[in-house]
Amino acid sequence: MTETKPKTGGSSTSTGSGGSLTSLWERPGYLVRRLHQIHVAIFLDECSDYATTPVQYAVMTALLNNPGADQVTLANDAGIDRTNISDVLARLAERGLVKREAGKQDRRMRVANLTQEGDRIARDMEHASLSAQARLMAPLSAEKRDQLMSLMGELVDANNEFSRAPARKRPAD
Amino acid sequence: MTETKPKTGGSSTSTGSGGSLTSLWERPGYLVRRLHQIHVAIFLDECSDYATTPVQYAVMTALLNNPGADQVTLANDAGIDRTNISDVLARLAERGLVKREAGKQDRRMRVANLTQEGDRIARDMEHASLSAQARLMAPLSAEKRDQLMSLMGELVDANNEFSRAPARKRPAD
DNA sequence: CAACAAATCTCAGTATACTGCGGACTGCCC
DNA sequence: GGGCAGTCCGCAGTATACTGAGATTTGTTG
Repeated sequence: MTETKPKTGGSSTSTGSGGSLTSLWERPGYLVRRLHQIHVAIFLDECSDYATTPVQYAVMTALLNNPGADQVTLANDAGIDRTNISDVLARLAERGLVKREAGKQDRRMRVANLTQEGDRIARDMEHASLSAQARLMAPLSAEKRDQLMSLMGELVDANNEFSRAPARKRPAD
Repeated sequence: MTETKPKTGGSSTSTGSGGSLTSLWERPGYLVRRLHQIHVAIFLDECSDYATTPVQYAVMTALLNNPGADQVTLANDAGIDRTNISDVLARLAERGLVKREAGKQDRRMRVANLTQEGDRIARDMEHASLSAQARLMAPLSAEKRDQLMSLMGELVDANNEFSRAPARKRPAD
């Protein structure tokens, strides 16, 4: 089992001038995509009691830290697209975890707040979220975990503006 | 500009026992999600001439290395969900980059091949793909890039089975 | 041959993520 | 006070990613 399938055994020379190009495992984008898939899978598993996705949890914790925020602010805080935040909040509202109302000063805005249940669930989920993090990083030593977090943080920080959801910059601590 | 918004300034104490929990920037899952967003944005930008997504490109290179593969094999090679590979191939086929036909021995299968144009585009895209990789990793020194690739590879390898698309293991070389 | 299990693929439904467009509202300038 | 640019939000459409159910084909077994 797990036999590593010798794909470069004899079938490779394929179509044209040597089929291979770079292996997927040497492409950062591939590793990032796979890591994201794995993270989501582990998170959903650990948080299955709450039927809540990583993005929904991110929005709920953003609301814990910034209640009554409008959607643009929430999108920046959580690193989520401006259109998508609207969908996410709608789903959370449908489940009774979030309340949305028109802004009092500026009626273009719709400000959001956690309901009592949303607040409770957001706090309850913390340990499940920590378990998911621990499971994701478990294969690495403590030292390597720190290295990885630092490298990813550096990269996200520096490339922030390339995505449509440029997330508020890392707090300066 | 980019004023780092002191969100923990005075508005925090929010609802219950201190609003903050862990900062998003300390959560590996958040960084992985953001890194994925950024990677996709950069890739789409660099490859805008080809109107081709990272996943579509991954499938095309998998087909370069393994022409005539069935969908399960392709899904494993490219680390893509079994349902999703079907959609991706359909879109590629619609654009005339891929041909699908029923398997000759086993008619449950649908084997895929790049068309001549698909082959050409897949090869043409290599340098754009390399530019995207370079841009994504540019903020890091060469040494840090190697570290990051190694750490991500280790993590994906070890956690492979947690996602629904467990990707063929890293080739042993 | 008929029944059954397994493999491959498809379809319906949901969630994230983005583009592009338009509507509603605000604040500013003339 | 009337336009006008800019902001906030929503809708339509597309792509990835997954769950769960079902259809088709294959191979095995009674």
